[in-house]
Amino acid sequence: MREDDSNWFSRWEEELPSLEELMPLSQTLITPDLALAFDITNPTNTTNTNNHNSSLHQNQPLPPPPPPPAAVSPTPTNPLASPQPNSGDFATDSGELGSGAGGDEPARTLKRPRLVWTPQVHKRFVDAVAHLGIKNAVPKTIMQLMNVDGLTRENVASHLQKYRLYLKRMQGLSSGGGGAGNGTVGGGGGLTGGTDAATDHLFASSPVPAHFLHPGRSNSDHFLPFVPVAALQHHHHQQQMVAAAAAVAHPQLQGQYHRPMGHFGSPTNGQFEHPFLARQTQQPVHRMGAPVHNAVPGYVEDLESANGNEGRKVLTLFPTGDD
DNA sequence: CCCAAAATAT
DNA sequence: CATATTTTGG
Repeated sequence: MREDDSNWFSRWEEELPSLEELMPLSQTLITPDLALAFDITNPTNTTNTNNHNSSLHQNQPLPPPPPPPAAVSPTPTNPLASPQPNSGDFATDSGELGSGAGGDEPARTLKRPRLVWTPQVHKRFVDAVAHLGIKNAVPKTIMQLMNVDGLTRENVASHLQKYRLYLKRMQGLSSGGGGAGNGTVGGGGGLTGGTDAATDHLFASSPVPAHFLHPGRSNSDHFLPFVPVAALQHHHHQQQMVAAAAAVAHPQLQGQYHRPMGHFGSPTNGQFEHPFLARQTQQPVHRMGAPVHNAVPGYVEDLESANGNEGRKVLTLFPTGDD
Protein backbone atom coordinates (compact mmCIF):
# COMPACT_ATOMS: atom_id res chain seq x y z
CA MET A 1 0.00 0.00 0.00
CA ARG A 2 2.50 2.46 1.07
CA GLU A 3 5.47 0.95 -0.56
CA ASP A 4 4.70 2.74 -3.72
CA ASP A 5 5.80 6.09 -2.57
CA SER A 6 9.21 4.72 -2.07
CA ASN A 7 9.89 4.37 -5.70
CA TRP A 8 7.67 6.81 -7.34
CA PHE A 9 10.21 7.78 -9.80
CA SER A 10 10.14 4.28 -11.03
CA ARG A 11 6.67 4.99 -12.15
CA TRP A 12 6.93 8.42 -13.56
CA GLU A 13 9.92 7.38 -15.42
CA GLU A 14 7.66 5.53 -17.74
CA GLU A 15 5.22 8.28 -18.34
CA LEU A 16 7.47 11.17 -17.80
CA PRO A 17 9.92 11.04 -20.62
CA SER A 18 7.35 10.43 -23.25
CA LEU A 19 9.37 12.13 -25.84
CA GLU A 20 6.39 13.57 -27.52
CA GLU A 21 5.74 15.76 -24.58
CA LEU A 22 8.86 17.72 -24.82
CA MET A 23 9.52 17.37 -28.45
CA PRO A 24 7.30 20.23 -29.50
CA LEU A 25 8.99 22.28 -26.93
CA SER A 26 12.36 22.31 -28.46
CA GLN A 27 10.90 23.01 -31.79
CA THR A 28 9.10 26.01 -30.58
CA LEU A 29 12.26 27.42 -29.23
CA ILE A 30 14.55 26.84 -32.08
CA THR A 31 12.23 27.95 -34.76
CA PRO A 32 12.47 31.67 -34.28
CA ASP A 33 16.03 31.66 -33.37
CA LEU A 34 17.12 29.73 -36.35
CA ALA A 35 14.89 31.71 -38.52
CA LEU A 36 16.46 34.89 -37.44
CA ALA A 37 19.94 33.55 -37.51
CA PHE A 38 19.44 32.38 -41.03
CA ASP A 39 17.82 35.58 -41.94
CA ILE A 40 15.29 33.77 -43.95
CA THR A 41 12.34 35.12 -42.18
CA ASN A 42 11.16 36.98 -45.19
CA PRO A 43 11.09 40.46 -43.78
CA THR A 44 9.97 41.83 -47.06
CA ASN A 45 6.66 43.18 -46.08
CA THR A 46 6.57 45.58 -43.26
CA THR A 47 3.31 44.21 -42.08
CA ASN A 48 3.50 40.54 -41.70
CA THR A 49 0.10 39.28 -42.36
CA ASN A 50 1.04 35.69 -42.26
CA ASN A 51 1.77 33.90 -39.11
CA HIS A 52 0.87 30.29 -38.94
CA ASN A 53 2.41 28.69 -36.01
CA SER A 54 2.05 25.03 -36.45
CA SER A 55 2.50 22.94 -33.42
CA LEU A 56 4.47 20.10 -34.75
CA HIS A 57 4.82 18.12 -37.91
CA GLN A 58 8.41 18.28 -38.72
CA ASN A 59 8.46 16.90 -42.11
CA GLN A 60 9.84 19.42 -44.43
CA PRO A 61 12.95 21.43 -43.90
CA LEU A 62 10.58 23.65 -42.15
CA PRO A 63 10.42 27.06 -43.69
CA PRO A 64 10.85 29.30 -40.73
CA PRO A 65 7.74 31.26 -39.99
CA PRO A 66 8.09 34.99 -40.04
CA PRO A 67 8.67 36.75 -36.78
CA PRO A 68 5.64 37.66 -34.80
CA PRO A 69 4.09 40.99 -35.67
CA ALA A 70 4.98 42.35 -32.35
CA ALA A 71 7.59 41.60 -29.83
CA VAL A 72 7.51 42.05 -26.16
CA SER A 73 9.80 43.51 -23.64
CA PRO A 74 7.91 43.30 -20.46
CA THR A 75 10.76 41.69 -18.83
CA PRO A 76 11.48 43.27 -15.54
CA THR A 77 14.58 41.25 -15.60
CA ASN A 78 17.48 42.57 -17.50
CA PRO A 79 17.31 41.24 -21.01
CA LEU A 80 20.83 42.27 -21.62
CA ALA A 81 22.16 40.13 -18.89
CA SER A 82 24.18 37.38 -20.42
CA PRO A 83 27.06 37.71 -18.04
CA GLN A 84 28.63 34.71 -19.57
CA PRO A 85 28.87 34.34 -23.28
CA ASN A 86 28.06 30.72 -23.10
CA SER A 87 24.95 30.86 -21.07
CA GLY A 88 22.37 29.59 -23.44
CA ASP A 89 19.69 31.63 -22.00
CA PHE A 90 16.32 31.82 -23.47
CA ALA A 91 13.97 33.71 -21.38
CA THR A 92 10.28 33.68 -21.45
CA ASP A 93 10.59 37.19 -22.50
CA SER A 94 13.01 38.59 -24.88
CA GLY A 95 14.45 41.93 -25.37
CA GLU A 96 12.79 44.56 -27.34
CA LEU A 97 11.65 44.27 -30.82
CA GLY A 98 13.69 45.71 -33.57
CA SER A 99 11.46 45.67 -36.56
CA GLY A 100 8.97 48.26 -35.64
CA ALA A 101 6.06 47.68 -37.84
CA GLY A 102 4.02 50.46 -36.44
CA GLY A 103 6.84 52.47 -35.06
CA ASP A 104 5.03 52.64 -31.83
CA GLU A 105 6.79 52.29 -28.59
CA PRO A 106 6.14 48.94 -27.10
CA ALA A 107 8.29 49.68 -24.18
CA ARG A 108 5.42 49.29 -21.81
CA THR A 109 1.84 48.35 -21.97
CA LEU A 110 2.71 45.15 -23.62
CA LYS A 111 1.16 42.02 -22.44
CA ARG A 112 3.44 39.24 -21.57
CA PRO A 113 3.08 36.17 -23.71
CA ARG A 114 1.37 33.20 -22.32
CA LEU A 115 3.60 31.25 -20.08
CA VAL A 116 3.98 27.64 -20.94
CA TRP A 117 4.40 25.32 -18.06
CA THR A 118 6.64 22.70 -19.39
CA PRO A 119 7.24 19.57 -17.34
CA GLN A 120 10.67 20.79 -16.52
CA VAL A 121 9.44 24.00 -15.08
CA HIS A 122 6.71 22.20 -13.28
CA LYS A 123 9.29 19.88 -11.88
CA ARG A 124 11.05 22.82 -10.41
CA PHE A 125 7.77 24.05 -9.12
CA VAL A 126 6.96 20.84 -7.35
CA ASP A 127 10.45 20.50 -6.09
CA ALA A 128 10.37 23.98 -4.72
CA VAL A 129 7.10 23.42 -2.98
CA ALA A 130 8.32 20.14 -1.67
CA HIS A 131 11.30 21.72 -0.12
CA LEU A 132 9.39 24.62 1.22
CA GLY A 133 6.68 22.67 2.85
CA ILE A 134 3.07 23.62 2.89
CA LYS A 135 3.75 26.31 5.36
CA ASN A 136 6.04 28.36 3.27
CA ALA A 137 4.66 27.17 0.03
CA VAL A 138 3.41 30.52 -0.99
CA PRO A 139 3.64 31.89 -4.47
CA LYS A 140 6.23 34.42 -3.62
CA THR A 141 8.52 32.01 -1.92
CA ILE A 142 8.02 29.39 -4.53
CA MET A 143 8.79 31.80 -7.26
CA GLN A 144 11.95 32.86 -5.52
CA LEU A 145 13.07 29.37 -4.91
CA MET A 146 12.40 28.27 -8.42
CA ASN A 147 14.63 30.91 -9.82
CA VAL A 148 13.10 30.71 -13.19
CA ASP A 149 13.57 33.64 -15.40
CA GLY A 150 10.51 35.41 -16.57
CA LEU A 151 8.38 33.75 -14.01
CA THR A 152 6.17 36.06 -12.08
CA ARG A 153 4.30 35.63 -8.90
CA GLU A 154 1.04 35.62 -10.77
CA ASN A 155 2.15 32.70 -12.83
CA VAL A 156 3.11 30.71 -9.83
CA ALA A 157 -0.03 31.60 -7.97
CA SER A 158 -2.21 30.51 -10.79
CA HIS A 159 -0.36 27.32 -11.22
CA LEU A 160 -0.25 26.73 -7.53
CA GLN A 161 -3.97 26.75 -7.21
CA LYS A 162 -4.27 24.27 -9.97
CA TYR A 163 -1.70 22.13 -8.35
CA ARG A 164 -3.55 22.25 -5.09
CA LEU A 165 -6.67 21.14 -6.78
CA TYR A 166 -4.79 18.33 -8.32
CA LEU A 167 -3.54 17.25 -4.93
CA LYS A 168 -6.96 17.42 -3.43
CA ARG A 169 -8.26 15.34 -6.22
CA MET A 170 -5.70 12.74 -5.58
CA GLN A 171 -6.48 12.58 -1.94
CA GLY A 172 -9.99 11.55 -2.57
CA LEU A 173 -8.98 8.84 -4.90
CA SER A 174 -5.93 7.53 -3.21
CA SER A 175 -7.49 7.07 0.15
CA GLY A 176 -6.48 3.80 1.56
CA GLY A 177 -3.90 2.59 -0.40
CA GLY A 178 -3.58 2.88 -3.84
CA GLY A 179 -0.59 4.84 -3.45
CA ALA A 180 0.47 7.47 -5.77
CA GLY A 181 -0.65 5.39 -8.65
CA ASN A 182 -3.45 6.58 -10.73
CA GLY A 183 -6.74 5.32 -9.58
CA THR A 184 -8.76 3.60 -12.16
CA VAL A 185 -11.68 5.40 -10.73
CA GLY A 186 -12.52 7.84 -13.30
CA GLY A 187 -15.11 10.41 -13.35
CA GLY A 188 -15.61 10.75 -9.72
CA GLY A 189 -18.15 13.51 -9.89
CA GLY A 190 -18.63 13.37 -13.55
CA LEU A 191 -15.88 15.80 -14.04
CA THR A 192 -13.39 15.88 -16.73
CA GLY A 193 -12.15 12.43 -17.12
CA GLY A 194 -10.46 10.73 -14.26
CA THR A 195 -7.12 10.49 -12.71
CA ASP A 196 -5.79 8.76 -15.66
CA ALA A 197 -2.97 9.74 -17.84
CA ALA A 198 -5.33 11.78 -19.90
CA THR A 199 -6.12 14.05 -17.05
CA ASP A 200 -3.48 16.31 -15.72
CA HIS A 201 -0.79 15.87 -18.19
CA LEU A 202 1.58 18.13 -16.53
CA PHE A 203 0.89 17.20 -12.98
CA ALA A 204 1.12 13.55 -13.69
CA SER A 205 4.57 14.12 -14.99
CA SER A 206 5.90 15.25 -11.71
CA PRO A 207 6.16 13.03 -8.68
CA VAL A 208 3.84 13.99 -5.96
CA PRO A 209 5.74 14.65 -2.81
CA ALA A 210 4.04 12.61 -0.19
CA HIS A 211 3.74 15.40 2.27
CA PHE A 212 1.26 17.37 0.30
CA LEU A 213 -1.44 14.93 1.05
CA HIS A 214 -3.53 14.92 4.15
CA PRO A 215 -2.09 17.66 6.31
CA GLY A 216 -3.28 15.96 9.44
CA ARG A 217 -1.49 12.83 8.59
CA SER A 218 1.93 12.41 9.92
CA ASN A 219 3.62 15.20 11.71
CA SER A 220 6.38 15.78 9.29
CA ASP A 221 5.57 19.04 7.71
CA HIS A 222 8.53 19.79 5.64
CA PHE A 223 10.11 16.61 4.69
CA LEU A 224 13.24 17.14 2.76
CA PRO A 225 14.16 14.33 0.46
CA PHE A 226 17.69 15.45 0.46
CA VAL A 227 19.34 18.76 0.81
CA PRO A 228 22.91 18.63 -0.25
CA VAL A 229 23.40 22.21 0.52
CA ALA A 230 27.09 21.78 0.58
CA ALA A 231 27.07 21.95 -3.15
CA LEU A 232 27.44 25.65 -2.92
CA GLN A 233 30.98 25.63 -4.01
CA HIS A 234 32.32 27.98 -6.58
CA HIS A 235 32.58 25.35 -9.13
CA HIS A 236 33.74 27.65 -11.77
CA HIS A 237 33.36 31.19 -12.63
CA GLN A 238 30.38 30.22 -14.57
CA GLN A 239 27.21 28.44 -13.70
CA GLN A 240 25.83 26.05 -16.14
CA MET A 241 22.18 25.88 -15.61
CA VAL A 242 20.85 24.24 -18.61
CA ALA A 243 18.02 22.91 -16.68
CA ALA A 244 14.86 24.75 -16.07
CA ALA A 245 12.77 25.68 -18.95
CA ALA A 246 10.64 28.62 -19.61
CA ALA A 247 9.06 28.47 -22.95
CA VAL A 248 6.71 30.91 -24.47
CA ALA A 249 4.01 30.31 -26.91
CA HIS A 250 5.38 32.95 -29.14
CA PRO A 251 9.05 33.18 -28.67
CA GLN A 252 9.89 36.70 -29.39
CA LEU A 253 13.12 37.61 -30.90
CA GLN A 254 14.88 40.81 -30.83
CA GLY A 255 16.35 42.43 -33.83
CA GLN A 256 19.70 41.86 -32.34
CA TYR A 257 21.76 38.89 -33.11
CA HIS A 258 21.33 35.70 -31.31
CA ARG A 259 24.10 33.37 -30.59
CA PRO A 260 23.94 30.24 -32.62
CA MET A 261 24.44 28.40 -29.41
CA GLY A 262 26.62 25.96 -31.19
CA HIS A 263 24.65 23.09 -32.46
CA PHE A 264 21.79 21.09 -31.24
CA GLY A 265 21.62 18.71 -34.06
CA SER A 266 22.27 15.40 -32.46
CA PRO A 267 24.26 15.44 -29.33
CA THR A 268 25.31 12.46 -27.38
CA ASN A 269 22.02 10.78 -27.12
CA GLY A 270 20.37 11.98 -30.24
CA GLN A 271 17.85 14.04 -28.43
CA PHE A 272 17.91 17.77 -28.46
CA GLU A 273 19.04 19.64 -25.51
CA HIS A 274 16.59 22.17 -24.38
CA PRO A 275 18.03 25.61 -24.40
CA PHE A 276 16.03 26.40 -21.38
CA LEU A 277 17.27 28.97 -19.04
CA ALA A 278 17.01 29.52 -15.42
CA ARG A 279 16.83 32.95 -14.06
CA GLN A 280 20.35 34.06 -14.20
CA THR A 281 20.57 37.60 -13.13
CA GLN A 282 17.58 38.83 -11.39
CA GLN A 283 17.42 41.90 -9.35
CA PRO A 284 19.11 41.54 -6.01
CA VAL A 285 15.69 41.12 -4.64
CA HIS A 286 14.30 43.97 -2.73
CA ARG A 287 13.84 42.48 0.64
CA MET A 288 12.13 39.82 2.51
CA GLY A 289 9.81 41.28 5.02
CA ALA A 290 9.06 38.01 6.61
CA PRO A 291 11.67 37.08 9.14
CA VAL A 292 10.27 33.63 9.49
CA HIS A 293 11.36 32.80 6.03
CA ASN A 294 13.84 30.15 6.60
CA ALA A 295 16.59 30.91 4.24
CA VAL A 296 16.90 28.03 1.96
CA PRO A 297 20.57 27.59 1.55
CA GLY A 298 20.16 25.85 -1.69
CA TYR A 299 18.95 22.73 -3.20
CA VAL A 300 19.80 20.54 -6.04
CA GLU A 301 17.57 19.98 -8.91
CA ASP A 302 17.74 16.66 -10.54
CA LEU A 303 17.08 16.79 -14.15
CA GLU A 304 15.43 13.85 -15.59
CA SER A 305 16.56 12.85 -18.96
CA ALA A 306 14.34 14.51 -21.42
CA ASN A 307 14.63 11.62 -23.74
CA GLY A 308 13.77 8.09 -23.00
CA ASN A 309 17.28 6.89 -22.81
CA GLU A 310 18.54 5.42 -19.63
CA GLY A 311 21.26 7.94 -19.07
CA ARG A 312 19.75 10.30 -16.62
CA LYS A 313 21.66 13.41 -16.01
CA VAL A 314 21.59 15.17 -12.77
CA LEU A 315 21.98 18.85 -12.95
CA THR A 316 22.76 20.71 -9.87
CA LEU A 317 21.79 24.27 -9.80
CA PHE A 318 22.10 26.64 -7.02
CA PRO A 319 20.75 30.06 -6.23
CA THR A 320 23.02 32.63 -7.60
CA GLY A 321 22.83 34.25 -4.27
CA ASP A 322 20.91 37.25 -5.38
CA ASP A 323 17.62 35.62 -4.96
C1' DC B 1 -17.46 23.37 -30.51
C1' DC B 2 -15.50 21.59 -26.28
C1' DC B 3 -11.87 21.23 -22.97
C1' DA B 4 -7.65 22.61 -20.58
C1' DA B 5 -4.44 25.87 -19.17
C1' DA B 6 -3.21 30.40 -18.04
C1' DA B 7 -4.35 35.01 -16.94
C1' DT B 8 -6.90 38.15 -14.58
C1' DA B 9 -10.11 39.86 -11.14
C1' DT B 10 -12.07 39.74 -6.63
C1' DC C 1 -2.28 35.17 -0.48
C1' DA C 2 -6.36 32.41 -1.87
C1' DT C 3 -10.20 31.79 -4.67
C1' DA C 4 -13.24 32.68 -8.45
C1' DT C 5 -13.95 34.10 -12.92
C1' DT C 6 -12.65 35.25 -17.55
C1' DT C 7 -9.77 34.69 -21.44
C1' DT C 8 -7.08 32.21 -24.59
C1' DG C 9 -5.01 28.36 -26.73
C1' DG C 10 -5.50 23.49 -28.30
